[in-house]
Amino acid sequence: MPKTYDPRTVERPLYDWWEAQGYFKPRLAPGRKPFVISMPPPNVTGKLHLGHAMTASVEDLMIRYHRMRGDPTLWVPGSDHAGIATQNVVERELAKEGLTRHDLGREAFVARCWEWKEKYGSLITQQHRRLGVSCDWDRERFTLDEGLSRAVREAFVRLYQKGLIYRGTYLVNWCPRCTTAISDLEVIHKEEATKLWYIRYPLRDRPGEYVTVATTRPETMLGDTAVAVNPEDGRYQHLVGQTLILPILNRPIPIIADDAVDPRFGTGAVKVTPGHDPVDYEMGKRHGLPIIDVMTDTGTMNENAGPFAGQPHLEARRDVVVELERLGLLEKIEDYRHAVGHCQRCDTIAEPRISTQWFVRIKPLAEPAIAAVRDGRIRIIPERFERVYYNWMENIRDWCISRQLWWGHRIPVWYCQGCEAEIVSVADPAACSQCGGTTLFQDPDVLDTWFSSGLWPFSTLGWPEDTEDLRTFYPTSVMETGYDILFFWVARMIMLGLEMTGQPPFHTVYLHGLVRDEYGQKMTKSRGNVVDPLELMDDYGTDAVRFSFLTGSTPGNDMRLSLTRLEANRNFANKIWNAARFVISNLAGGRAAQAPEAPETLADRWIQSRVQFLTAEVTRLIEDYQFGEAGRRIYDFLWGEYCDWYIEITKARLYGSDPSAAATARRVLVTVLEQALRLLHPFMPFITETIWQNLKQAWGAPEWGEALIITSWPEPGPRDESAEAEMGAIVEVVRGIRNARAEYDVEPGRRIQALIAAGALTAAFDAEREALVNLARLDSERLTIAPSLAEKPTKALTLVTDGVEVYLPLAGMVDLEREQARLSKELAEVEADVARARALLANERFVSRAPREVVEKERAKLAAAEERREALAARLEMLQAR
RNA sequence: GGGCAAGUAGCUCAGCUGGUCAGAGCGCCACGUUGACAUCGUGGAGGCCGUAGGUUCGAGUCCUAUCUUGCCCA
Repeated sequence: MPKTYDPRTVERPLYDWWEAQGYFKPRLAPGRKPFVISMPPPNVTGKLHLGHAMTASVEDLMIRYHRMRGDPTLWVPGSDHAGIATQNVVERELAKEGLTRHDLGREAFVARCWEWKEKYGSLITQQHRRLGVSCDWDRERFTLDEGLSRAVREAFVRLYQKGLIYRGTYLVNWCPRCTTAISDLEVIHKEEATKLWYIRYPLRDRPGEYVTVATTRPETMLGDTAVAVNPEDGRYQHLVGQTLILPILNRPIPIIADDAVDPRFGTGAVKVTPGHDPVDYEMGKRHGLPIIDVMTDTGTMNENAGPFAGQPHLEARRDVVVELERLGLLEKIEDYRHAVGHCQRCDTIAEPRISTQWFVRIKPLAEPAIAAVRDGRIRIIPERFERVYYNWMENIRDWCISRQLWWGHRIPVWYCQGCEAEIVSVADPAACSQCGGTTLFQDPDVLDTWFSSGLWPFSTLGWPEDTEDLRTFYPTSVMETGYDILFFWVARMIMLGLEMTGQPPFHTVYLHGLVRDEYGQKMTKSRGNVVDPLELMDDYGTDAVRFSFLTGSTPGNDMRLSLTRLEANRNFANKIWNAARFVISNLAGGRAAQAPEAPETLADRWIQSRVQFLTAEVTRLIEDYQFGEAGRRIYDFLWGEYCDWYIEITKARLYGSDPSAAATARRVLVTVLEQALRLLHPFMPFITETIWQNLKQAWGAPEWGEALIITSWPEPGPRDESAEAEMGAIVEVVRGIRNARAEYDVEPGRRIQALIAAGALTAAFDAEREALVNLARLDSERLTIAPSLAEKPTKALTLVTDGVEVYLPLAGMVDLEREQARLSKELAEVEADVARARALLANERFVSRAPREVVEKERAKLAAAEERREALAARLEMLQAR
C-alpha cells in the first residue's frame, strides 16, 4: 500500500468492478421488506453539480446501509427530459447556425433534441458514477422512454375521464421568450425598482373632471375595460356607475366598485385589465367585463393596441407614457418597488395572458395528499416542512399542464375535423369515436415536465403494467431530494401516486439543504461561483466529498461549501489509510501464521467494547436519519480512539518478544478495524472497500466474503463497562502526565520517573504498565505502581485524578512554590465542584423530582470530587509542612 | 402581508426527545524527524451558546417578546 491514499487510482476501477459484479442489483430475500429509492432524475441538459453530489451522498448512504442490512435494496436511476430547459439549449445551438426551431419544423426539431440527448444525456450518467452511486443501471429510465410515455398517457386519460383534467381559456402565466404558458410555480417573484405612473382618465359626462389611476404597466391600459374603487371608499362612492373615457383609444369604460381594491394603493382607483392581470381577471369575471388581449405571444402589442400595434411591449410602455404626457393626462411618476414575476427558466418577465390551456383540477388530488401526511402514512424530515407542505397544498390552484413546446410528451388529445369531437386516448386513434371521420389532429401542445416526473416512482417500475418490479418494489421507501422541489416534484408525486396507484409512493420524504458557496451565496452561472464536483473529487477524492456533505449538513438546512472541511476529510481518509497500512504491515503472515493467542489485555477489551458501542450508536443514528452525527462518531472513534490510543498501545506487543501477545493484538486490530470499516462504508465506500480487500487478503480471511459492499451490517455486541472505566482512568493519567511534562518543559525524549498510587485500579494500571511507559514516556525502571505509597516523595509534581495519585519527581525541575500554587488552584476548582454538587443535592426538590439516575450520577460526582479534594488537600499540607 | 430557518470559540459549523453540552474542523501559540500517517503527533489558549423576560429542581436545548441575516409563500 502506498504511503498516501490516492483516490484516483482506486475509484474508477473499483466502481467498475462493483457494477460488473452485479452488487448494485437488488438481492431478493423472502419475507424481507425491500428498501427502494427513486433517484431524482437529473435533467439531460445538466452538468453534474453539487446538488447531485449531495443527493448521491445521502441516497447512496441509505442504499448501502440497507443493502448491508440484508434488505432487498433497489435504487432506480434515470434522467428527465426537462422540457423547457432542453428545448432552450437546443434552440440556442440552432441559433448559432442562424436557425430557429420553426425553420426546422417540429419533427426535425424533436429529432435534433433526441440527438442532443443521446450525445449529452449519457455524460451526466457517467459523471454520476464517479460519485460512487450504487444504483441499478439496468433499470435506468428516461422520462420520454416508451414505457414512461405510456404511463403519462395513461395518467392523463384517467384524470381526464374522472373529470380531473379540463381544457379552458383562462388567464395564465406566459413567458414571451419561451412562448409558452408556465405554471404558477415556474414564476419567480423578484422585488424590483420600477415606476408608478399616475394617469388621468376623463369622466365622460363631467367635462374637465377625471379619475386618476396608478399603474406599474401603463401599456396595459390599452386593454382596460373598467376602473375600480373600493365600495367603502368615500372619495369615489359618488362616481361608481359613471363612465370614463379611456385615454388614447377613447373607449368608454365604467367605474365599478369591488372589495378587491386596496384604497391605500395609489389613488385608491385602479385600472382594470382583465386580459393582463390576475386580480383584474377575477374582478372582470365578477362584473362581467370584456377581456381585451393587447399582446401577442411574443410580448409585442397586437392589433387591439391601436397605434402601438407591432411594438414590443416595453417600447409601447415608453410611447404610451409620452403620448399621455402630450395629452396632459400624466399626473406624476413615482419610484416604486414591487415583486415582478420572471420565468424560472429564462428570467424573462412573465406576463399574465389569456389563453386556452389544459389544467388539472387539483383540489380532489390535494386533499388525499394532505391526509397522507397528516395521518402519518408519509413522514417528512425535517418535520417543519410538513407545515410548509400543508400551507401550499391547502392554497393550491389548478395546475396548468400544457406547454407550447415541442420537446416533451404530446398531449394525448385529438380533435376531429369533421365533428370537432375531442378524443382522449392512450393509443393513437385511427378514427373519430363520434363520427368515424379519419381526419384527426393531435393537440399540438406538450405536457409540463413535472407531470411525467410526478409519476416517476411508479412509472419507472413499469406502471401501468402490473410488472414484477412494480409488485415487488412499489411503494418505494424514501424520497430524498432538495427542499427546493418540495412543491414542484414531491407534492405532485404524492398526489399522482395516491391517485394512480392508491398508495403513497413512499413512506418518508427526506429533504436536504442547498449547497452554497463559501460566502453563503447560491451558486449560479451568472455569479460565476459554481463549483464543479468533478474537480472536488479530483482534488480531494470522492469519499472526502461525500463525507463532507454528510457530516457538514443537517437535514433541510443549507450548507456552505468549505474547502478546509474537504481538506480535513481528505486527511481523515489518509489517516484511515495509514492506520490500515500499519495494521496490514504488522500482520506477519496472516491469521494462519499466528501463535496461540495470549489472553486479551485491558486495552483489547476496551477497544472492542468501544466499537460495539459505536456500532449501536451509528445504527441508531442512521435509523433516525441523523447521518451527519453518525459519520462524526465514526470519525471520532477511528481517529481519536483507534489510532491515537489503541494502535499506540499495541505497538509494544507487536514489536515485543511474545508472539502470543502479538497474536492477540493483531486479531483485535484486524477485527475492530474491519467492523469500523463496515460502519464507515456507506459514508466512504471507495477507501473502505479498498482497505477491506487488502485487509482480508493480508489476514487471510476468505470467509469475510467477496466484498465489503455486500457484507452484513454489524450487530452490536455487549459492552465491557469495567474495561471502559479502567481504560478511561489510564487515559486520564497519561494525559495528566503529558500535560505536566509540557508545562514543565521536560524534553520530549526524556524518560521520567513516576510513582502511581492507583488504589482499586492498581491491577488495571499494572496490566497496562507498558502502555503507560510508552505513552507517557516514563522510565520503566523507575515506575512504581501500588495501591498506595508508603512514602510519598516531597520534591515531586502531583497529579490527582479520580481514584489515582501520580507523583513525578522531576529531578531538579520541581519548583515547590510553583507546585503549591498549582495545587492550590486545582484545589479551589475541586472545592467549587464539591460546593456546587452539595448545593444541588441539598436541594430537596432536585432530589425528589429529578430522575434517580441523574441524582445518582450527581452523588457519584460529589464523592469523586470529595475524594480528589482530600487527596489534594493532604498533598498541599504535606508540602507546606515540609 | 403570512410562514420558516439561522444567530454557539477568530472562521465554518455539530449539539437527538431539557440534566458531563459547552464540542469538532480549520486557524492560532508552544514543542516534536519515538519503526502507520508532517494530508502527522503531543500540549495549550479561546465562547456568560444574539438580547430581555418566563416555565422548571435544572435551559444553547421549552415558551413569550425583541434585534440581525437569509429563505419560502402571497
